[in-house]
Amino acid sequence: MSTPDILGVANSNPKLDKAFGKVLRRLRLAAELSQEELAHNCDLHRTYVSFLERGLKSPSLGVVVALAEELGVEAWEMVREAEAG
Amino acid sequence: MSTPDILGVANSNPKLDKAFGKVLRRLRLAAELSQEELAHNCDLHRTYVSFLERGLKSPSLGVVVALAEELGVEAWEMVREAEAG
DNA sequence: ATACTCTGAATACTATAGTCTGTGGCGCAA
DNA sequence: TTGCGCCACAGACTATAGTATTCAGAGTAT
Repeated sequence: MSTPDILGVANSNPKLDKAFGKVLRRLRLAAELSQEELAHNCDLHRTYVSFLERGLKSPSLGVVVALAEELGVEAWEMVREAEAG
Repeated sequence: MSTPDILGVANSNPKLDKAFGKVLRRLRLAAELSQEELAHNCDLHRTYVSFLERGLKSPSLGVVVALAEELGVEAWEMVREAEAG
């Protein structure tokens, strides 16, 4: 009894992260911003939005909201599109 | 040149986290689940959903999706409600 | 050629998300 | 009273989000 549950954090979701990355890149290009500009306007770092667009990191809720605001969309729209694939 | 940008991570958002916590608790109670049950079903830990409901931690995208799935709603709905306050 | 802008990518680092274990309080039912 | 389910909370831990720096390649220009 008591499922051993050997592992630590079991919550990566690469497919979701890649999908989010695609959405992010599309919206950023539509807004005609460079990664650097977007990052700076959101108090994020240049290389981090590169990571996000490539699906190598998973944004937390506050980051999604900050990005959405800067891109002129609602955060929940980005989430919905990422979920949709 | 080269904005010093003295700070480390500048992306906490306590209001958002508290709002998300309220949404989470409401949905969990509506689904008649205990924190323990919800956590287990999402591969999260007991104490962590307690943190989330109290707004003391900020979920990442994968966690939002996992919780939403278990609660029978869409992740983007949770985000929208959290943003709305 | 030379310089410039944007980005991918690697490494190392710091801050925080998320775990694990345990304590103690509250309500409720035997 | 005792026990049990549910939860707040704390402290120490591990995994990962997010920063900072650097190098290199493609595109565009001068």
